[in-house]
Amino acid sequence: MTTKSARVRFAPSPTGYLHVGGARTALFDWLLARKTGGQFILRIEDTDRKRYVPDSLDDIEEHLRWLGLQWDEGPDVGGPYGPYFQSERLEHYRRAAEELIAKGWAYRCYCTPERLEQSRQERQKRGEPPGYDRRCRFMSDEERAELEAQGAPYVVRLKVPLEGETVVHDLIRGEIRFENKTLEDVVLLKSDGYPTYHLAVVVDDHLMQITHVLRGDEWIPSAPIHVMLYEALGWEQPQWVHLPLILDPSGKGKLSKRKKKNPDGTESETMTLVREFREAGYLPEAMFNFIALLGWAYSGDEEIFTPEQAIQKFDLKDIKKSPAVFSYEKLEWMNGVYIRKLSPEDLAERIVPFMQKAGLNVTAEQLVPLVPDIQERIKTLAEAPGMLDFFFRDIETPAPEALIPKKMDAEKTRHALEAARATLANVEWEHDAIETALRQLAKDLGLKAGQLFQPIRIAITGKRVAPPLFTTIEHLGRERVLERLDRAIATLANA
RNA sequence: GCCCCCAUCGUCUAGAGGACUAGGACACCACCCUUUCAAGGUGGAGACAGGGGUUCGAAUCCCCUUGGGGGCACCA
Repeated sequence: MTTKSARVRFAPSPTGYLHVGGARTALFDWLLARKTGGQFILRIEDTDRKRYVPDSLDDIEEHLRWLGLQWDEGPDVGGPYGPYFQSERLEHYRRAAEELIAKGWAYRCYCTPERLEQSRQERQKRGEPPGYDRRCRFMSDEERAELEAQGAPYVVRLKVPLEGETVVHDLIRGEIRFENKTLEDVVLLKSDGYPTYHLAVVVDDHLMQITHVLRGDEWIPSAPIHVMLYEALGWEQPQWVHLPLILDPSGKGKLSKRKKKNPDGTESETMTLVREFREAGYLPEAMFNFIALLGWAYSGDEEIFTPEQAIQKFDLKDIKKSPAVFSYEKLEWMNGVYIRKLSPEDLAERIVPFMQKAGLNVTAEQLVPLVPDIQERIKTLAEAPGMLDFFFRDIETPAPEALIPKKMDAEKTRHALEAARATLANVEWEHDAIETALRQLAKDLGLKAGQLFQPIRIAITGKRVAPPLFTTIEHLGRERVLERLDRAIATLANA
């Protein structure tokens, strides 16, 4: 199914930051190109001057690269089919529009936005479909000549046949049929001379020799328009591949930025931008793996894979038809899997920025010995500072209640900590020696391990939940351990 | 309203007419391990939306119903 080399493009518009839906499309494009030895092209669809967001292009490029999706042609890298910004290709669209008019496949429409809006409302009131009423399509020659002579502003609209049907051959859905009478005379060229998506995408995909158009399912309704344009212009169609939608975790509706109610009644925003996942401490390799599984699977039981393995296995026929719910829980699990795979050095380096953001000025070298203890405890990099902060800044002396374990009182706890302090003051400062000494101490005191260890843990880390005790003691160093124990003992004495 | 798409555990999926007592993963529950929390191990609960066909035989093919979703801009 995917043997010949494919030329595919990811064509975002610079109106917002890269979101997971776009990333998924780009990822599939990239996989197909790599799989077939073809090209992955980045094309910027900047034809809406009103919605332009200046730094969105940087964000899109940065995060495509973050995911490892380098393009072969496009901004920065150039290529033989440029320019890759649609705003620099207006001449192509204008020419295509002229050709369509000449062939009787399009016409100039002089209707003002106001009239369109008014007509829309009237039709709605009458219970008719809300589309354009085709006034200018059936305008008299005299009227048309007059408006033309006046130099009235116009748009170019497609002259959709009033009868018959148009068939879209979708690679994963088969034939999709549309009755032409249900289709609209869409705008092809806006009055400012810029093309709409419909015209631009067809012209550029043809000129850039795109072989496969991968895009979201939400484009299916306009696919017949594009098919018509290919036919009208006498061009060969690309393969149409409409990807299943990505649904919100609720399963209702497209994944999009919106407020979500938490079980506890608070509201939080759904994460949808790739940059947000990055900032939340997700690894690019985990994101790649997870996003690849959004609407694609090659096997029922292999779901952790490298980009190379994905390329090897990728086949358009394995793309699902049904929409996929975005599961944050599964992503989190998968991120944990990838975190556990990292070497301590690698993990340490990736954690550094998160430590700094938390106000902890540390180096990767300092982190390396500490990282193995939290590696299987964190699911995102952003959780690291909360587990390691006590190594790098002083802690508040815990409250007495926090220090006292179940079935013990302040007095007993204090005695235990004093004994521990005495033991730790003299023990050889090495993990196994510390463990042996403290275990023996618990036995001597007639305490269960937890009854001794938990107060020590809280005294030296300030946390109820912390990394394993003996390595923590070792890495914290004798001086700080004794000092923190002293403070805890003092607090208990005053309780 | 009109057009279009989709339908296996809560979620992602395996399944391409007989190998299905419907397999795996996340999440969930229990137990084990254990200094907390994790990680890991073992086990458990949990699905073919409904109805008609086709066929010796249907989760798999066809039709209808239902349900869910998407689209109807001088936005992409």
